[in-house]
Amino acid sequence: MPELPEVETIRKSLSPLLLGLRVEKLEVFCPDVVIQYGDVPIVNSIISALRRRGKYLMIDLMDESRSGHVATIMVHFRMTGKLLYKDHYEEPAKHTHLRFHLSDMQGTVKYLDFNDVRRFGKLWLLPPGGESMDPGFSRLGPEPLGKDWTAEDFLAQIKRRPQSTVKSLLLNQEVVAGVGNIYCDEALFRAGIHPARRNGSLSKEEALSLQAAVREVIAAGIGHQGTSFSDYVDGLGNRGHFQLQLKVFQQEGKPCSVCGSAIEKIRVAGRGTHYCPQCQPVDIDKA
DNA sequence: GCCAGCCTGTTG
DNA sequence: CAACAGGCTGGC
Repeated sequence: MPELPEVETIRKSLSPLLLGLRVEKLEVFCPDVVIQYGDVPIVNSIISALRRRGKYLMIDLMDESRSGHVATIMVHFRMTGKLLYKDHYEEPAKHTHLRFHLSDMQGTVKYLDFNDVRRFGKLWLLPPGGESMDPGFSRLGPEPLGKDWTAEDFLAQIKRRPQSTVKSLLLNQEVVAGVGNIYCDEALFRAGIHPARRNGSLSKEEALSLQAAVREVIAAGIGHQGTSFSDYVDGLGNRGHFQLQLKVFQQEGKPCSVCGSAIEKIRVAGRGTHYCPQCQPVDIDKA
């Protein structure tokens, strides 16, 4: 489920609650969602930072003297993963695969549950710097809102894949990290580019407009605390609001906000793809 | 490159 | 009942 804006919202929602808490115990109900490299000191460590990279969330742990980084808990939510914070005891909900028992300075116990209906999500227990042990992480491209996602870089990535579609370009985490199906369709609409266009058919102006559109929709998604059209919630169970701003995603049959044409849904790169046939025409000469 | 497969739940 | 779902991997 969560794309970059949703993971960033989860990070922001959990940070103030988790920082400084000590890990007392780790309860694993479903071992196959956990990947551990070596003997990682999770228990008795203190949460020191929450970071995000692409669609991955990292929880850093320091030792009890609070002097050094000793481990990282890394999470990928895939389609239906959730991290949920509880400030009092509750029976683990259905599909809770793992629970961290945490405590504050007063010794009050808190819980952090990893829940995932479809069990596509993963949680790693890593030594410091161990994120790149996951091949998906190690291949991540630039952050869409970072300064190293330059025009030159994006144009070069486009040039490398002239025959592939722009839909698969934006969904490729090696090209730019964190874009998923929602923000991909929304960015293509904003740039006025048909999702099935070949990368090689894009003019330089179209490519730069698409890059700007990706930055816009990702920033807007973060600004609205993510998109909850079905079951996405942040670390406290709060829904996002960007579903109210969607122009094409999940809008099949509804009138385009720009031209009034009915939004269409097709399949591109194996994914449900929403677009406006008027605002995002197929370029017959170049497609 | 593509797309089946991984899972369970929901929807038409 | 079949089709589909916000993601990614691995096998052609």
